[in-house]
Amino acid sequence: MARRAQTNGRRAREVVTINDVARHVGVSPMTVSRVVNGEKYVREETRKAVMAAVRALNYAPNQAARSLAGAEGLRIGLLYGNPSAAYLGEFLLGALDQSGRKSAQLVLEKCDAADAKAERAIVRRLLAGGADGVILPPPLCEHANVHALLTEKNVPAVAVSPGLPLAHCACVRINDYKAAYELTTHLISYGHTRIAFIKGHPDQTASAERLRGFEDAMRDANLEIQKPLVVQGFFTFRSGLEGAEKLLARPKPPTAIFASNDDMAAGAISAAHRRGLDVPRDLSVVGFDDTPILAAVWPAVTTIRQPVAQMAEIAVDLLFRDVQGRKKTGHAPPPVDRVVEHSLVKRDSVARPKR
Amino acid sequence: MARRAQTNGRRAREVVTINDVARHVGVSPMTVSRVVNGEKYVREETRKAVMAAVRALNYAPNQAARSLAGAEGLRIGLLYGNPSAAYLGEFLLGALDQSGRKSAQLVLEKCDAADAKAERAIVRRLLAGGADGVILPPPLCEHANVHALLTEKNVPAVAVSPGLPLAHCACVRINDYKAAYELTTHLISYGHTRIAFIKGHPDQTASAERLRGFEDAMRDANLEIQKPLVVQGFFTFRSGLEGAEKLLARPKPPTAIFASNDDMAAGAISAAHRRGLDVPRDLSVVGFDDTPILAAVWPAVTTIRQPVAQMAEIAVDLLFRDVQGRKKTGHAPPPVDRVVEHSLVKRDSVARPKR
DNA sequence: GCACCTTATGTTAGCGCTACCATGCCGACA
DNA sequence: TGTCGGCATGGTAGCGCTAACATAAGGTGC
Repeated sequence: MARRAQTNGRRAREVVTINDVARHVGVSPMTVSRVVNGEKYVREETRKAVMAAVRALNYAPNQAARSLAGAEGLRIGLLYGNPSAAYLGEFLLGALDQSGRKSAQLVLEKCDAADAKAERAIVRRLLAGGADGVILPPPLCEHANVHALLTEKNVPAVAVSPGLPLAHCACVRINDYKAAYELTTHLISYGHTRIAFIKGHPDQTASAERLRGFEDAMRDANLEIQKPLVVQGFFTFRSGLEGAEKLLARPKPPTAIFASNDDMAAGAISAAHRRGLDVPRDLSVVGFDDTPILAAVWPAVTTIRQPVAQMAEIAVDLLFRDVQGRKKTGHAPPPVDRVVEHSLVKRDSVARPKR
Repeated sequence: MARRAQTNGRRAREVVTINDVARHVGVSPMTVSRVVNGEKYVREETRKAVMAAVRALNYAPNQAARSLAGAEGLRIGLLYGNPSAAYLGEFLLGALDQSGRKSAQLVLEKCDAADAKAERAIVRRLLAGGADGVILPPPLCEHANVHALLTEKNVPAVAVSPGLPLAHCACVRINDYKAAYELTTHLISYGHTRIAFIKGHPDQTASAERLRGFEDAMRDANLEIQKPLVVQGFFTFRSGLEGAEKLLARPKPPTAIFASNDDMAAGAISAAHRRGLDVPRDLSVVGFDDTPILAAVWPAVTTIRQPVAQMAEIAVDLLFRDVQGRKKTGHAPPPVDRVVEHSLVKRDSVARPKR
């Protein structure tokens, strides 16, 4: 941001301002502003002249001044709970990048409050901090408390990665159902018929969607889902490990395990190894999300990739649109449901069952 | 930022400004500004009163106004290579937080270029983007290329987590030597005598420091280091796995493995499990860094914790100081070497050797 | 011709903050 | 007693930009 003058005055005459351009063309700064911002009511001729000057002088609008003067310049609150640090890292990267481009400010706030009261206090603090909108990565994206307070305060929000679209709030997500369906089909195509499923955290709708995708894929392949082969998990390594242990201790253990996220897949593999089973020879395992946690697992795990960074960028965009919409129309625009493409990442944790 | 008024005027009186605080305390805005910016020439009493009001009103300085007015408003470049996403996540959190407090802008740039030329191009791009200083987390913190270009362009930089202080560049780090020494001593205190060591990436000085700490601790305990029990690794899961396999295949395998980072520790545990060994009953394993990757490993791994977020905050601070120093004195201040405290995190991967 | 739009531009007044200078106070030193 | 230098504070101006309100020049309709 503009190097300081070393002699006197406030700033070195180093940065071209809107006034320089105006003088150069012989119009008022206001006209230049209008041209730069693509407003109407400017003669084509004038527009061209200004544009030319802009290029000639290499003028670039000062973002700080712009946002101070009341345009643009959102302050975006990012309320994060305790997703894996890995997820958060990728998410932040995307969000930060896009905020930079849109010259928005990112304000972080951690929210791992247990009770509703503390949760509301944190949200309030974020808003007091001047956030114009809030982005909610999982698992906060579905906390009713948070949403209620946000709606009450009339603050736009974007939920990231809920299992299903929300009625009152924009969201970016992948199609968890479809992804789970594809992943299951992938297992089936390898000849697996006795496939177990470790469910995700019951509070997140994504869990249910993934289960639904699994069930439908099994049904469509005319495979029976054995009740005891569907166990509860909580998206943690430990719950995956315990769930898999339960599954593998059965008289007729599954030949493949579908874990609802990568952490649990890692747990399942660990459980298999503890029983002396080889993955994928004796047991196939798939995960979900493609988090970097998989770097600590051998063999490399087949999973569903969520484009987290891209989703963060989209979240920022959606928030922008929402805020601008409100500014123009005076009321909240209808919630957008943006579904992005996932992809199936085939790695080494799936093989044909031994029979 | 700042909600727009729906009635008239430019802006709603909704965001607390420096004037609100001033009025609340009964001083001039100037005094508030001084307090907020930690300048001198403010009575302690006044300072406290202002601080209290700031907290009470939940005042946060408007970054745009600040940088417009010509103050501060650094643009900090964060050049990241490919550390683990988990590390980056924690790091970003700290850096972002502190940048917010100091109202600096964080500009990210990825740099995983293989060759020197591409690397230089990326650095150049970052500088063209207007970065006033650069933060270099590992592994870039020690890339000679990057440093050379930065020095040449006279851009201040802060290296994070190099093994040793750099002659020409400020840095934040832990004492890798001491930490490794302590960790080794910890293993020895459990009765281990045949301890193996998996080295880190040869390009990073931290690797050598950790090895040195290990060696000295062994020597001070009058334990012999067997040459074949020290193997090369590259800070990756796979290299840890392969290294451990080599170690465990020996006629007289070690009772404990010191892996130079967590990824390799995870690999070592995986290798042990594949051989049917129980950790920690048959083999103790320790890691280094306390990255979230350990969440995907069972049992919980004893390791050295680096306060990554805190180190990021310090890095931002150091960069500030450097830039301000240059502004005042006109030349670069002597490089600071800031060593922060690590801690030994005892978990479940260490036990007494079976004998 | 006069009201009345539409288009194209200029003027004014800040946004919130801080650099810079001015002020008044104190004690110290001659 | 006067004056000087350090302290603690206030006043003023202005960073670069853009809402909001003028203003002015050309239509159009009756």
